[in-house]
Amino acid sequence: MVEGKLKHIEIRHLEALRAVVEEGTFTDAGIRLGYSQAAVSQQVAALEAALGESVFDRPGGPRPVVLTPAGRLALRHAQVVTDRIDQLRADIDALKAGMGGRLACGTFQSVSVELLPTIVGRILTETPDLQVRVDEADENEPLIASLIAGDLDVAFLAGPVQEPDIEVIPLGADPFVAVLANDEYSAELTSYDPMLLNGIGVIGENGGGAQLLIENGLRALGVSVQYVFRTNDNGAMQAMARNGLAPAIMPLLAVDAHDPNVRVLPLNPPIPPRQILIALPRPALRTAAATRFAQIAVEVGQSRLNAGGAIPV
Amino acid sequence: MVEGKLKHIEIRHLEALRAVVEEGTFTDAGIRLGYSQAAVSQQVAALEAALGESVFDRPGGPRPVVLTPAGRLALRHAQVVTDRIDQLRADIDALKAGMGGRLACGTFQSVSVELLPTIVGRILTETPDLQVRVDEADENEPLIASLIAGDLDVAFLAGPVQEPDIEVIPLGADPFVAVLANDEYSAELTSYDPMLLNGIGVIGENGGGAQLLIENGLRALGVSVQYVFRTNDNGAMQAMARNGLAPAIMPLLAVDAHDPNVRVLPLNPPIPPRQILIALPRPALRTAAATRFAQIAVEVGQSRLNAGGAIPV
DNA sequence: CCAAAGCATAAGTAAATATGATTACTAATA
DNA sequence: TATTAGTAATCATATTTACTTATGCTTTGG
Repeated sequence: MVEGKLKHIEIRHLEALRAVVEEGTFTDAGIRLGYSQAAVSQQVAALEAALGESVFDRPGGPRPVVLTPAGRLALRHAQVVTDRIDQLRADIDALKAGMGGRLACGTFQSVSVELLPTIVGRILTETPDLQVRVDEADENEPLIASLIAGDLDVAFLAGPVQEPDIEVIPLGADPFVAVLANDEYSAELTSYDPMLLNGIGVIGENGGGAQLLIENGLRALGVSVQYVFRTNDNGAMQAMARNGLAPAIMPLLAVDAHDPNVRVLPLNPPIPPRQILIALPRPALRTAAATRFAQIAVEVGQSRLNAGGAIPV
Repeated sequence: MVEGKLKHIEIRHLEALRAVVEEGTFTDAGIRLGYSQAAVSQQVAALEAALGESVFDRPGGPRPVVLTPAGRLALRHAQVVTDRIDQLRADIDALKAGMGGRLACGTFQSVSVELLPTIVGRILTETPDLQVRVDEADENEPLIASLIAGDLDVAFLAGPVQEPDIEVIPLGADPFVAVLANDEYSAELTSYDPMLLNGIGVIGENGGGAQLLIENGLRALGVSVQYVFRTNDNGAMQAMARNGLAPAIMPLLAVDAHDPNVRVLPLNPPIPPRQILIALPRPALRTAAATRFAQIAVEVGQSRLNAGGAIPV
């Protein structure tokens, strides 16, 4: 910690030092800074008191003041400090204008596959200087905590969420679908009855955020859930289904739709879908970029998600 | 120039920012800094007013305060600035202790050959961290001006010098000698009578600092000075003498005594020698290293120069 | 020896600051 | 629901700080 009188140094004092050096006299420095000569004299005296050393030798009379060795040291640091303060203001101005800066985004895997690249691509087109960082998590809780702590600027959540310290905006519903190997059997189907899972088992998540929703939804339909394989890696789940081990019940957004070897079927009767939310921190913590990100997310969500199934929070 | 309210930012304000971030609450930050909670609150408020942006989100109640985006920016710069101030104090302390730092030394050529390496070697042994810089000049005036302006910390001068704004210490006399080719003729001599120069001419300086002293000294003895060759390069003068072009009249310190092909002879009768001086700037501008340099210079001068001829200034 | 240039200092006033007490707000708890 | 504890903001006041003007001191140059 900076100690003693050094704490009372102000940017003005360092600027006075610079001004006197550059102008050559206290009087001219005062004119440049908008102070009286006496004020500059007192400011430099305050700086000297803080440092415990004179920064100028004042030969007296019309002879010019000269930096002491200590003054040369102080000048070097003063230039760095005043430059930093200038840069700080420039950064703040850029922040106010909404340009550049950081955007730390929290997600979970099924969002990362489909929605996120679209949204990030659009916001980077609008604001190329933005530094986008994406953090992935399996659960809502760490994302919410990071939003509150200011470590994230925006986050996707799986609803419903009840948390007063953040603002939560529903994007729409992400329905659960059945993923089957693309064979003669599945080719006949246009939807999948979850009751068929009884006896053959299912591929599912292992404690991930959607697991409970799926299990509860299936049980409500009378399905006795028997896991044949469990993983939290969406790619692995899909690979297992592709090889005919068993159907996988997954959120639609988590499915790689470009895989020709699987057949993706809606559930009929359906189970309650997962709600996709976008969350922002308290207004004071919001960046312009994060707000814009949320706007874009809502737009993209309306075109890609079943907004009809949204549950207001 | 830093403008507006930013000028009124103090180191304390930036430290308050850091302390609140690190301690988590205004109250604890106040305890750490030795202020009341209210003081920290006002200091942070002052910083926010200067920046025009809040740096903390205060959710209210027992919930922790959180840095805003603007606060994160400010924190980054605040760390740099407070670190710089710490470093400044460390530099000032080192200066007070006399360690390290800069030593800018002004010289002229004949000193550089012999005296300077000895002195620099000794002071670097004592203070290895010292950054020694040597500036050479032909005349006293620019050296004196640089001392007054603080551009030099110490300088050799050729006396006498009358200048109230610097302190001048005599080191001793540097006698003028005759440099002849080492041949059968010169081998017979143990001294050189300047009258012998009449008719054969002389090798001398071309407007250098010693030229006038030599000319006046020779003329006072009744020698009519006829230059055969003139240069300000001591090596070139000695080379010409070595080849027998004519004798060179040089300051003893400027002669390379290791040259076996020349013979260096005292003048008899002698001419008034040049006084070697060491000069320091006004006390406020003096570094510990410069003062020590002058001490060493006096010691070395006593062993290498004819101190008896010194003229007090 | 006087005028000019330059910085320091003193006095007065205005502004900023610290403190302690109080208020307001929130979360947790009874 | 009321209470308690923890937190920051606010208020009033005394103190400190900072700026301005005026004055004095020192040195240079005519």
